[in-house]
Amino acid sequence: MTSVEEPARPNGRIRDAARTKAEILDVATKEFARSGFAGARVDEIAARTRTTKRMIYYYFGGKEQLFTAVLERAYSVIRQAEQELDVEHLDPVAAIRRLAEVTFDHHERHPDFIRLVSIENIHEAEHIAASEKLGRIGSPALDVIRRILESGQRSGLFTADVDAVDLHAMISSFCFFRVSNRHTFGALFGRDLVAPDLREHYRKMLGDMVIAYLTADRAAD
Amino acid sequence: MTSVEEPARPNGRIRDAARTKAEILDVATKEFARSGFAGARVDEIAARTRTTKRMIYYYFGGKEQLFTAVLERAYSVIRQAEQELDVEHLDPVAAIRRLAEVTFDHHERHPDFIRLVSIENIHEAEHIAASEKLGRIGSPALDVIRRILESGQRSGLFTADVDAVDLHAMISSFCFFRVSNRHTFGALFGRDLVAPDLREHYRKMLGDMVIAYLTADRAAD
DNA sequence: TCTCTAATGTACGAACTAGTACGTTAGTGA
DNA sequence: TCACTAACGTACTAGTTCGTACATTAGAGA
Repeated sequence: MTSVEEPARPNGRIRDAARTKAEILDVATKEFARSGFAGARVDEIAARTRTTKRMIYYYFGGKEQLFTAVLERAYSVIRQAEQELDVEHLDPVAAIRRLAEVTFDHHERHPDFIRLVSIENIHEAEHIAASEKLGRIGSPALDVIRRILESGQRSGLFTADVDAVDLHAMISSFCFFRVSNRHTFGALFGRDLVAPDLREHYRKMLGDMVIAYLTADRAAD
Repeated sequence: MTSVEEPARPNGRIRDAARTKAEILDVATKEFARSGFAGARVDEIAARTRTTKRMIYYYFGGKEQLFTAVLERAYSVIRQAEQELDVEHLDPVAAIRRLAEVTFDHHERHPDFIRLVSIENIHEAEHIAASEKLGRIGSPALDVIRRILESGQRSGLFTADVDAVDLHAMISSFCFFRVSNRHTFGALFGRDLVAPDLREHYRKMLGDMVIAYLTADRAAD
């Protein structure tokens, strides 16, 4: 998330459209993630900014479009991370494990993103649906998974009946749930899924699970 | 969810505290699930009821407590279902698979519950924390898992290093994500995880995954 | 140096929203 | 049948909250 932190010139206002816009997005991201769409207050977002509410409407048009812009930027970050994925030189098993770890790490490092996605799901993805940008950008991770999967299946290492989207769902669900449901799970079962000393445990567990699934002999059950 | 649907006596108001309360809870469940906590409108809830807003405050005290009551009832439903779980006569592999299926089915049948839990997580489980009822009722499912796991590990069928809470998290994460993130996942990857014709596929996939994980030879990777 | 516009600030309003003061009545128990 | 209370309805308010009309200015280009 491109943060904004230039020391403003001593006094008198400075004009910098890009900075103002980015600062609004930064603050809005935190506010929406904290309070949900309806719970977030436009006035509050403005107050935490060096500019005024007027600018939110000037640049984004309204609360709804602001949220869409926040989502767009949040998704662009994860796509960037996926694009930097470099696992194709590894053997299939190591590659999948690495991919799972990178996904795991990204979810852990971006709890605000998780919350935004949860919120967007409450709203049935209407902002994604309305967004030009978000509509037409398939996940780079998916292509990577597809290639690893093919390679693993060709060599007979992986069972044949697995599809890239499904595997992505499997990996994401664990990573996502661990962060998104941390609070209710913790309150009900007394275990903090995001506790630092359990991090390695769950990271390994995810990898073990995915590899076990991919290499299992389905006849065995 | 105990629905209310008695044909009101022709005209003249009827007094029935239990019915009124239950009706408010029914409507509030839908409203909160649809719009989130902040997005839900007390007036709207009242309007969809045969009674008035006054009664919401009379019986529940306020919006916050109403949401807590909604959550309490929603959780009681899943606990009931878990209590009816009868798998201990099966062998460990079949028992775990059955447990996974029951969890899968319950999530699918109660999307409103999933949404409420998502919403409660946005609010960092503050209502659960504040609730007497919800605090002290460990999941019956957890005990069942514990017993199956022990049995499976004793017989050498399952790998030893698995814990009941972790397994519950693994199963829940897949079931939960499939419903909770249905919309964003569908919008971004073009696959409806809850499409009826994929139901059996994902139900089997979950079972395969869990069993593969439990029976895998960890040295293999 | 002058002009013109993108960028910015202030002040306000209309609509909404949680919550309540006050009054009414059904129906139960004496 | 009478009194009393739990259950209910109406009308209102105080405070928010999104959005905008109007005024101003920094600074790029002529």
